[in-house]
Amino acid sequence: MTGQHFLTNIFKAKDFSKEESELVISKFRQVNFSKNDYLLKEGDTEGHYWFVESGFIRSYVIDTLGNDITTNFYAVGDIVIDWTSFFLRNPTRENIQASMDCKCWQLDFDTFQQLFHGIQSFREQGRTTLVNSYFSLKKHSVSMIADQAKERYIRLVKEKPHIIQNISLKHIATYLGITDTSLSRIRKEISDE
Amino acid sequence: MTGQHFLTNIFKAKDFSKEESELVISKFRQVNFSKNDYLLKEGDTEGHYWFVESGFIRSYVIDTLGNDITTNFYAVGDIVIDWTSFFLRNPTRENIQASMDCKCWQLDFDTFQQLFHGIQSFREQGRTTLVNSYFSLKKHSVSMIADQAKERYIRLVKEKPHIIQNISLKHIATYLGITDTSLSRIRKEISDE
DNA sequence: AACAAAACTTGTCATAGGGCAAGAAAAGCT
DNA sequence: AGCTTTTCTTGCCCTATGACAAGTTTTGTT
Repeated sequence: MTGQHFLTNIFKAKDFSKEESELVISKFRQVNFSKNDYLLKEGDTEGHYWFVESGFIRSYVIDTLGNDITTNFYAVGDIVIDWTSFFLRNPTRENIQASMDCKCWQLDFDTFQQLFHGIQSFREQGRTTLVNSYFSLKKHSVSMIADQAKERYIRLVKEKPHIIQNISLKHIATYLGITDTSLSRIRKEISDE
Repeated sequence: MTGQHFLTNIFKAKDFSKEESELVISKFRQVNFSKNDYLLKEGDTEGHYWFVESGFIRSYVIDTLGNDITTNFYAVGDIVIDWTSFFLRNPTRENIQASMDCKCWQLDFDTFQQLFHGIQSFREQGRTTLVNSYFSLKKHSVSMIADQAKERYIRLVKEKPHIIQNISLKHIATYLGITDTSLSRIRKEISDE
């Protein structure tokens, strides 16, 4: 199984002709990251994005008090991108870091632009992917207001169990908007039930 | 000053040729909403979006406990759109309601698609607009975790003072992730300072 | 194995914000 | 103007979560 095979799962025959799919895939370059490597650091302007073939990745921001707040997790098949920095050509506020060794497929901005303007199915998919990210973020954001921390944790465990395996309690906690101490107590409560 | 003049502020000479701009603008239809009219209701699939020429609009979702939670505000010059419902052709969870009488310019999905695939500057702008929405949402979401309610309120007042004029305390409170009672107390604290 | 470092748990106490209810003030209606 | 409804404020008490610190367990390193 070559790397090319992996990307055919992303640019599927359902949406892309064989020629389109091959053209798109030929533009990607394989990049490997070791545990704790940064794909992107605060202050950089993002010039690439990646699809994750294997591994696990976390993004975070540093808030005004210097706290590390997890903003997202990326697993196999996910696109890893700072939408804002990539498209607006801005320095980012995010840090994106490999939580374990990762194999990724990288595309740069200029090539993205060519494909985006040249291939209708590519831009339809790009738009859909962005809208899906928007949707996840909104769900998370509303959940932050509407739900108790315990519910948020239970849902996370149910919906993304691989996170619990790969990420430290502290980083999961900030994603849920609570401290590691509270999350530890929530876990205990659940196991006591 | 005709309505067309308003949209020339959106599709500017900077990014659009005269022909492109005129073509795009010609596809919009003026629609007026009265106070409390719904532009979109939970369960609908969004077939349009709008630009606000005058008025003020609020969007909200109903959470699992039946609480109304404000998700966004839209003012003059803003685009009013449920990105997810519009692009994924899904029934929405959002309600979008005029907070006062509004004059808007409407574009439907099929026309949008034609322009998006036909005009490069239109799709660049569309993408940028979506990315900007994503950025705002992310900022709001991180602020929810990192900042105290009082700070969030103070920043809202500073950055979007027109909201305070147009929206009831209760609806501002849910946007900030607190109850109307708490917001009332925060206001008092601030005025006591 | 032995040590160091990181991750996690637990205790004590503090606090931001919630729930509920009663008034006060403002806005809408006839 | 007078009445009704909605919005906003305030009081009382409560709960979820935070802050800090001391342990404990796990993981990583030599």
